[in-house]
Amino acid sequence: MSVSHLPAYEQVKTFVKAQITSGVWQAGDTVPSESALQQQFGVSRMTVNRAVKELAAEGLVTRLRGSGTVVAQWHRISSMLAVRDIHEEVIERGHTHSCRVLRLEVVVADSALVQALGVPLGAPVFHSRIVHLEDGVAIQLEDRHVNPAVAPDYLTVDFQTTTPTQYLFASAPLTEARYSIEAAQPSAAEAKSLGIGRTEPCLVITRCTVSGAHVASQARLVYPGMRYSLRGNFQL
Amino acid sequence: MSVSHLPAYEQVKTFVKAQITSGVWQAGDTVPSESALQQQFGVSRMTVNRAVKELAAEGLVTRLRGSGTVVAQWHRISSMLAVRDIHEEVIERGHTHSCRVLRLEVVVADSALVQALGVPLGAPVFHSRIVHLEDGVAIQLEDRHVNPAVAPDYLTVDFQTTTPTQYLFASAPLTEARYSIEAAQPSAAEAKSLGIGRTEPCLVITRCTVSGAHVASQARLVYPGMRYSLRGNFQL
DNA sequence: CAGTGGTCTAGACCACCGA
DNA sequence: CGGTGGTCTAGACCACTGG
Repeated sequence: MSVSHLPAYEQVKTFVKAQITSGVWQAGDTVPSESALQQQFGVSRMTVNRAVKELAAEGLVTRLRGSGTVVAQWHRISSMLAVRDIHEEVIERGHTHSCRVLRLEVVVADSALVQALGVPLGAPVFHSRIVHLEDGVAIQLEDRHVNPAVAPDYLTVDFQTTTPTQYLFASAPLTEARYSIEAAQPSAAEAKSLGIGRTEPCLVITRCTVSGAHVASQARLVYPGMRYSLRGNFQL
Repeated sequence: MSVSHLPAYEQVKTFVKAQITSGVWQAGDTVPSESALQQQFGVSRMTVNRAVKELAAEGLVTRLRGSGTVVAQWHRISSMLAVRDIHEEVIERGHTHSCRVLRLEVVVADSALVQALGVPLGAPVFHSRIVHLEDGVAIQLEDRHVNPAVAPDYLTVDFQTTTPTQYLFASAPLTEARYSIEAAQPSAAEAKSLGIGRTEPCLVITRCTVSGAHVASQARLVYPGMRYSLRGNFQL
């Protein structure tokens, strides 16, 4: 009922989104051309063009004139904060990335994890704690709890060569994310892992990623305040 | 030369932006209807529609079907961070806003201000320092330097009834903004003004706003980490 | 009611890419 | 070269708003 009353371009968008979020079309895959979608939906090309153009503006796909449309490698949050790989981020700045895996284990879900991940109390949950280094200097402590339902092989991954973000992207398409940014003091353990003082202020990003019906993981990302800042620029 | 080769919809967008950033059309003013712009530029309505639709997506104007298009009250940065009034923000949460003006004075530009505002060394610059309270609790320390060229009457404003953001919006249309978000310890004076401990981490937003050819002001906004966080949500 | 924006069509020309 | 996306037109119908 209600679906059929949606604008045609919204129906095209919904279809493409569904293919991406369900994993049928993976990052890097090519999206059908405008003329193909036009025939599939029986609408004019302008309508298809609008749909795909808006998806490109939202960052879900990338378009190249003369070449085609492909599923984007990563997805934006509000166009400023990106759920992206710290490895790529560091490489993009022309620096080298390395990491130390501090923990990789199974823990038992306490009430906080029940809330965050939607698993039963006492259920097994994967936990990883990794320090990411940029040119040998610690810039991020990644403390992550992963829902085994979406990434059953999480504990067997070699996180020296693959980051958790990379692995989770590949195993469970991102459909939703919630985040908060705040300033906080690191815990004693966090300060030690990052090699900073206990009172040094840190930028803390807490992020829950959702894949379909499951919460895929909850991450607490701690950045030393002296070594990291979010920057932006805006022009009318 | 190059201007005439721009797409028609870009030319319409540029025209509308210019009217807004130059202050000819103020916040709340109605923008000419699509049919009016269509005749003015000699293009089809779809082209005008695209131009104005994109401006609405960017947050510059607000559209109401059946009513018309009006210039938006405030402008977004990357759709997450908004250059908006803290007064409105607090009111929107259903709380009461008040403030204490700690300083309102003329200072002499040092080298940092020369860099930031683009004024000559030793030139007079307005300076205000205001603590904003939400339900009586300090949530933001606003330390601002203002270019006298864009707001000559800045020192005579009653900041108990008008916030600096409100006044600057009205006197100098925003055309550009640069910002950074980081975690830092407050200075001794900042901690005292906010009524927090010297070692409490704070979220610090530094923002430069540009109006036309001038940098209008530079603001350092300090939020106690325990009382403020930026939150967001993102769905595919 | 007349005017507004929201959507849609069936064409069209162009610049660009890869083979 | 054929296929791609980028842009544009001159109409059209609709839902909504205001007087």
